[in-house]
Amino acid sequence: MLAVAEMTSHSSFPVGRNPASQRPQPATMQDILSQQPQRRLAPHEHLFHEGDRESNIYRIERGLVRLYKLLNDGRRQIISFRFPGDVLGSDTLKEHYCSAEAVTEVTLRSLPRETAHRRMKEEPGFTSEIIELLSQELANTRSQITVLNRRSAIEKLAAFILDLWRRQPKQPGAAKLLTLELTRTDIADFLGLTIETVSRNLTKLRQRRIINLPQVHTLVILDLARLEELAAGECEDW
Amino acid sequence: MLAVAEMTSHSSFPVGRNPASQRPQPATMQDILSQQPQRRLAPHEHLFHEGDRESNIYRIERGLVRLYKLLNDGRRQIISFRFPGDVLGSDTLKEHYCSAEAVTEVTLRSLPRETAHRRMKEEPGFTSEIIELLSQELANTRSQITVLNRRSAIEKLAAFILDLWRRQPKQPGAAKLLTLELTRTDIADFLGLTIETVSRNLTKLRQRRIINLPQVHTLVILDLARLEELAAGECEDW
DNA sequence: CGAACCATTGACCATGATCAATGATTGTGG
DNA sequence: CCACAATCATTGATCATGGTCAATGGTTCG
Repeated sequence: MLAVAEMTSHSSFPVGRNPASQRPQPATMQDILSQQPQRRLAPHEHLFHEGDRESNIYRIERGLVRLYKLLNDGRRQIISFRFPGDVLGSDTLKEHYCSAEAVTEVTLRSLPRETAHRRMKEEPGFTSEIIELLSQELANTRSQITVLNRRSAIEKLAAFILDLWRRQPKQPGAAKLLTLELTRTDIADFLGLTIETVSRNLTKLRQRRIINLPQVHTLVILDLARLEELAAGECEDW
Repeated sequence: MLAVAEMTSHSSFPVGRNPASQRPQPATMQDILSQQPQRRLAPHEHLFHEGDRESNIYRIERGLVRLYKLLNDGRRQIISFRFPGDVLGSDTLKEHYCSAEAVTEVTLRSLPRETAHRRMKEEPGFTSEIIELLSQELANTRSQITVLNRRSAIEKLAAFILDLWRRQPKQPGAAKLLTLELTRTDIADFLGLTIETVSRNLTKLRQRRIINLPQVHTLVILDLARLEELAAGECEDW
């Protein structure tokens, strides 16, 4: 529900080599990305900063990236978290609207926008991939407005946890286990809350047996149905 | 600042006929839209509903349109208001993400998406127009998150008034006069406030001589500088 | 091991929601 | 055209949610 290019799920693009021999012409953007060399970023390294003009299209292979914007008053609004498979930088504004920073160690591939533009003129399919990405991202961002603007702190948190869980690369065994690579500050800056409120409401969710927090950065979903109710704003009381 | 395709200002597209004799090939989307017949909508008529699959690209010629989404609890989140010159429906999702409804009497031109798709294959310029629109809209929507998520009611209102004023078709004489075609409920549903809070904070702005409200739907900006400070969140006190 | 950072919890306060009453504006039928 | 109804807007009183300030406890890393 929260902003991300969901359509770029693992299954929707070939991670391996492009089978160029079979159909050499219609290479997709995902194909081309897969041919690019990998690059590594340490935690806190930036892919780009707000206002930068140089730009690439990136696809995250491993790790976690946050997109954020610094406000006048010094606070930070995190726009979205990006997971493996997610593409970023597909918009064509003159300058980057926000900054992108590695949260964990990150592996990614990138494609200079110039190259992308050249390919767009040759391959219409390439173009529609970008339009799809942008459309999806727009819908996700609008949806985020609804959550952030209308829901209580505990509902925001419920929605956030659900979203993380759905997007997280699943460990097959531990079905409802979630490894939070994020700090409470990250969560707060995304949801527009303070760390105290995040902490208090995590405690509430724990007291109500909806989640458990065996360690600070490990979260277990105990009652998925109730979490979904909360996230959808369908809980009248408490 | 609040979400709209600003780039589609009046000056950026030819309202008259396309000068086809001079350059018959590279017709822009705006050119093609200008060749479409006009259609009229009465207040409260819908362009489309959330979930609709049929879709066109619309350009508003006159009047005001609101994009909104109904929430589970019956409340309404207005995603954005669209003014003359604004284009909507340029995304390519299977279904409409939200509903579009005429607020005032509206005149618009539309282009079936099928036609648009055909043209996109012939004209790369057409495509980049759409990508530009989407990119801009995405940036605006993200910016909206920041305002809605982090600002006090009075700051939200200040930002909203400024945005309306900047986008409104200017009446040359009355420089700082603003005709609110909207109800307080519209404003509240956009900013994520109640109508009472909107009303109270309009009164505050009036008491501080920042605006005046000679009639309920007429607003005059008295102190633009202070309004901008408020909107930017640069006012420490009050 | 200690320092820096992160997280939790508590007490208090401010902002905005809710409930309620009154005024203003708009629209409709006599 | 007026009267009445319906809708919309303003204002007040009260309350709840979440922010701020502060203290304590846990983690992590050099």
